[in-house]
Amino acid sequence: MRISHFFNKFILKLIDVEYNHYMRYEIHQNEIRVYSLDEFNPKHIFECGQVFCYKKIDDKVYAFYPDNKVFLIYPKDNFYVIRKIGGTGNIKEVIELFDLDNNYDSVKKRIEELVKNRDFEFNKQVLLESMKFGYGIRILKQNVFETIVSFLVSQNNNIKRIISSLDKIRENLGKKIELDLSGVDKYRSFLEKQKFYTFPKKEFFKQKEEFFISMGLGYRAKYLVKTLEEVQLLNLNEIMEAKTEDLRDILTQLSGVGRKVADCILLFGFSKKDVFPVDTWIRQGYNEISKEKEVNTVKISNVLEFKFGELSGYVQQYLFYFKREKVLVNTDKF
DNA sequence: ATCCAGGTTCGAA
DNA sequence: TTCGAACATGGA
Repeated sequence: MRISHFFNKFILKLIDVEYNHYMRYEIHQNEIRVYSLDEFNPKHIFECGQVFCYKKIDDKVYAFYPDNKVFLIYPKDNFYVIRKIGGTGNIKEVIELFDLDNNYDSVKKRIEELVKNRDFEFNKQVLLESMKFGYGIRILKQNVFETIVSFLVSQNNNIKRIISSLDKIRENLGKKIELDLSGVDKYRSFLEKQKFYTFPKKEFFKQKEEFFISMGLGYRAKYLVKTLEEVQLLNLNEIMEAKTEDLRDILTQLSGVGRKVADCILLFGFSKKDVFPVDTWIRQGYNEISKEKEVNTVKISNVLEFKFGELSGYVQQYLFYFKREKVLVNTDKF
């Protein structure tokens, strides 16, 4: 295994394929191959609740259509392939999108250290178990505008309906993405039945409240129209590197964007890992563990951010996914 | 039917 | 500052 790997590496050098020793991925023409299977799990990445633009083909195969691109993620031999099958752009964008140069093994070790240390009154068992459960999660770095709209829609809503509303908006305002299915014959029959559309940008700003109501947004339609006006005054590219606190102040000024939605935008759009979004699931879990009855989610978020600091975002994802999946299969952990 | 979903806003206490 | 009703909608 090891020998063949080194041999493989040597061959790749000869044919000029870039090789990354650290996370063990290779950059090919139209795809990236990920060899670290413990640190990359499609099911956990897409179903942990961070993203609303994917279609499951089976447990190991997903179509992913963020922004204006389409990827197919599937297993092959002893690696996963992230293959671009639609849209433009350099394949290297996948590295940032999937956070491939980040070392999640070390992240988990740092979380373990934090938990082991001194008077850490958070439930260690739950935390360790949830990290094991969600192995291979990676926090995607999604388009900021898309995350603003998506998580605005997500408020007081369920995931199924969130996805359906966002898909409807894509179908109505986005452009159809032509697919190149060469090399993915195994999944051709499924993909040929699907239609993928870009996540619209400027088309959003021409719409009125009635349109978004017809997309199923309900009372959120009013928020979205107002937020779109406010977003036009921001230069999203300019503020990418701003500090978390400053960005949070800007985002919470948008109408319909409170602490929780802002934190999701920060975590999944701006890739700020020092935020701990607190939704109903996390609130319930927090109260179960701490035996409190705290209803103020901002307070809970502040407490958890103070505990976990730069690791907050990761911890939140592991716990959210664990809690939600456990409830869905009807066990009572967390 | 009533409750709830990756909440926020706004007015009243 | 804190509390709680209202806000659309569809699924359980």
